Amino acid sequence: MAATARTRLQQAAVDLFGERGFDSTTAAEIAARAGVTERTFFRHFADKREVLFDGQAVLLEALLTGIETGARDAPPLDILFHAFRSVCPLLEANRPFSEPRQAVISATPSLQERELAKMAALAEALAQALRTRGIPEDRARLAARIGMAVLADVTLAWLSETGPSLRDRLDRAEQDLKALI
Amino acid sequence: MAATARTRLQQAAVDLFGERGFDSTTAAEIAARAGVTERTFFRHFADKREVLFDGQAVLLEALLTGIETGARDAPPLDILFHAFRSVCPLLEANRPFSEPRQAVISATPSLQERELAKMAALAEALAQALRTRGIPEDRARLAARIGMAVLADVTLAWLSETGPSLRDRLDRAEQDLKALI
DNA sequence: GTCCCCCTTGTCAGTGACTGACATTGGGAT
DNA sequence: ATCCCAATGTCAGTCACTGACAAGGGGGAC
Repeated sequence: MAATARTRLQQAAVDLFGERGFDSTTAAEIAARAGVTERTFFRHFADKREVLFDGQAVLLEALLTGIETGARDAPPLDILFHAFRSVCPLLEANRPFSEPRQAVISATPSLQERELAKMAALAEALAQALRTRGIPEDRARLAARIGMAVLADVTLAWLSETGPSLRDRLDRAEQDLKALI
Repeated sequence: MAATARTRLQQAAVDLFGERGFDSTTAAEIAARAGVTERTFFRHFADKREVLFDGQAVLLEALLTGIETGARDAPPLDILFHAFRSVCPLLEANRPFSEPRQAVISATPSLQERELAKMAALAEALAQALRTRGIPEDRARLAARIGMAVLADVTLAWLSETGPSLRDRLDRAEQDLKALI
């Protein structure tokens, strides 16, 4: 075993936030439960919120390869939806971790702020990937933002209600999107 | 004269943030320049960032009436773009204040986070307004998020570059959006 | 005019997030 | 055995933010 300090800190944080709430949990308490010092906590995570946002990198990588494997000259939104579908298994696998995490975030305004920021960064990376596939700058950014909005909407609904699978929800959202225009 | 303490605080904050940057300016310094106490600062604004986000209410009101005066059974995005166009004069009038404010925000990650949160709230309010006009829930939320993404994109470009008017940029964005699908 | 009331501000003490500087330690490479 | 470096501990300090209580001052009731 001997989980790394970083991992123990993440686990301790999720547990404590779930028990007492984010605001009523101090960084020192998290560190104590993980068996380290408060100072060590802040060496691993830039701030108290960041301890909950560490999976983004993996998701980003998966999305980028999903974009690369899309049809060569499809419209940008089709490329994005193809990428989204390609990461469904990853997201489904992470659900046991994502669900409690999302519960804490949904209950804490300052964490929602951070999540929005992370998604904006993700959208920016997606736009960059679209650009390298020949989509003009403005259109790439617009498509990326729309795509992220849809993905966020869909995954939030998927995590908070029981019902259709992530993939089915994505298909339906794509229909809705096309009907919008 | 005798501007209210709240107003003096806002002015002092914009000035100091512009001079030294957001992070190198303490709440106490802002209060001092405004001739009040740090405690008074935090009675007027929930936190240090909030002092820069006080115009949202006005914009929201304008957008809501813009939505109400739209064509009765137009598609949701058309309703939104009509509302966006209706607030162009307001935004153009506020430009002298918005421009330095936006410069500070663009230079400060934590302020960008707050701005994203404000926009998300605005999008939620827009979605609600669309719902009361008979648009089904899912579609209303999706349209509102897309609309806000476009509005944000357009106003940011308009504030940071010289070039087309806000209204012209909106028209062009609407074209791009329709071309996307 | 006087009294009363409420709204705004000041004062003070305290908590907790976060940082910089410096000391310690415990393997891993040589 | 020695050197080294990476992670951690220790300590002191700054600053955002809060609760409790006191003080002032203008406006209405009488």
